[in-house]
Amino acid sequence: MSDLTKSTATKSNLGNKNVVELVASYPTMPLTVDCVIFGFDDNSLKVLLIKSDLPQFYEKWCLLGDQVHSREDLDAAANRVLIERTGIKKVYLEQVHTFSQLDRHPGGRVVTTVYASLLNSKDHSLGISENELKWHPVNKLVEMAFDHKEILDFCYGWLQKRIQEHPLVLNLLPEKFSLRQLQNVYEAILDTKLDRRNFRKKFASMGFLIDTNEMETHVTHRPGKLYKFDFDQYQKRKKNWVGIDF
Amino acid sequence: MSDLTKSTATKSNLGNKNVVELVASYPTMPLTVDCVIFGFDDNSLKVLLIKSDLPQFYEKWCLLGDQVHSREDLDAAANRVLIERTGIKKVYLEQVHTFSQLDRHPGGRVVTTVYASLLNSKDHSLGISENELKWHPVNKLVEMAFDHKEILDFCYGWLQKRIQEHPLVLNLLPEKFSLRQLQNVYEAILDTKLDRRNFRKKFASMGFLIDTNEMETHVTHRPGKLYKFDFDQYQKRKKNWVGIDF
DNA sequence: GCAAAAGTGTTGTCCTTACACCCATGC
DNA sequence: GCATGGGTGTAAGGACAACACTTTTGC
Repeated sequence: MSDLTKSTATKSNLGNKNVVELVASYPTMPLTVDCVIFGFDDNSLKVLLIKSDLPQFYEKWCLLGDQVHSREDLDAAANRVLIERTGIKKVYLEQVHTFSQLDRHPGGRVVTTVYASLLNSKDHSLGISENELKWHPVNKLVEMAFDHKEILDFCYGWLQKRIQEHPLVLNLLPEKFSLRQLQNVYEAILDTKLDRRNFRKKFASMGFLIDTNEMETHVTHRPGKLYKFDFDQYQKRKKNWVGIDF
Repeated sequence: MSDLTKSTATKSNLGNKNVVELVASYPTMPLTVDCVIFGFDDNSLKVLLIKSDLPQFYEKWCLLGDQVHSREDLDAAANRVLIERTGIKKVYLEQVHTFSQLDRHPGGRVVTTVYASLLNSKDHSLGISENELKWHPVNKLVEMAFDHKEILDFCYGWLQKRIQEHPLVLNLLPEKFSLRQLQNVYEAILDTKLDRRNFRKKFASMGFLIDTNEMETHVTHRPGKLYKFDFDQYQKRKKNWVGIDF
């Protein structure tokens, strides 16, 4: 109860203090962002990593991250990291979670906010190749620097759920894509097989696919039709989700 | 491109520096947690707020929040806030999002991580009543201190989605509850009417309701059966969500 | 006996699943 | 011509939506 009393007293007396002083009295700590960049290539889900700078994590891989500057919000920091580290601009980034365990960084307390993104690894050649920036198969990583394995697992779970309610996956594909490609992405991310006919029916019935009247070329089998995704229609008609189900 | 070069240089030369120095070189900033405590009373959804301390927000309501201490992770901070401000212990708290706009606090830059919780307002009498701690109808708030209205709206959206895939709602009810109470909660949160027979069928078929063989008492109509929720069964059988739908 | 909510079942529609054959291309 | 994946339809089962009457209690 003494804690409570103390806290109450502190709070009540602050009313007249300058609000800048109040904020200045708060403890501060370093904040970073980490980006979990998912890509798709060779029919499997990849994640973009670099080798850690730190001797503590020699030869270990880690996420793309950096400090958050003092006049920069988290979204801006995440975008900056992506540009600085990969040369990739203007991709969809989504905040996933903030990790704050006290001992997660060997250099002291660092809180990190994690963003995830999906992008077509073929569209974006990696402009910058410091620290061996590389795509890694998501399922084969066993150890990483910091708590980045835990973060990656968290984001992978997030991604599996997210792609089922949002057409995120289209960021992994070129503008024009075949239904086979689309299905491959879902199968890779969800780590499951889907029935081809039902998958096609599902997407056809959603009405978000625009037939480009073009076909695949140079494939060693019957070429498939190429489609575009109708983002405008999607924006207009996206689902109002009501359905209790757990 | 000069930015990139600079950044690359900075990074590369840090390999041998002490990692503690590295972290010490990061800019630091104050971090807070804010708790969006949802409650249910009088058949409507409430949120727990206090009057702001700050003259800038005189007579405005705000969320329960506090600084994050330097040796405390975010979950601990959120729980502490709840105990200090309300006396309520050991409730389910879930991290929702981190807000970081530069100008969200008039006293300077403050980043805040927001947690949400649901609890039965009748179970927890508010032990501490500083700053007019009060339950407010969620839908009637127009203005709040800081960016707290925006945060509340975000959390309300989060909640509407979350209760459809997770039996969170049971935190709002006493251990034994009637199906009418359960339905009222869903209707209040989703802001919609549900068919009574279908609702009951749905829950009956999920198999998570335990009939207590008790009935409501002192009601002015035919008394309903009281049920408990079978959390063990739920843990064992909860859904592996696969179903693309957007 | 009246008000208020509990309790209960059926039908039609839609969505999901499972499943097999012919077709177009590269080699 | 053969290997590879493209393209297609149907039937059965399950989930969901719509809908009305009788029952039990307090007053």
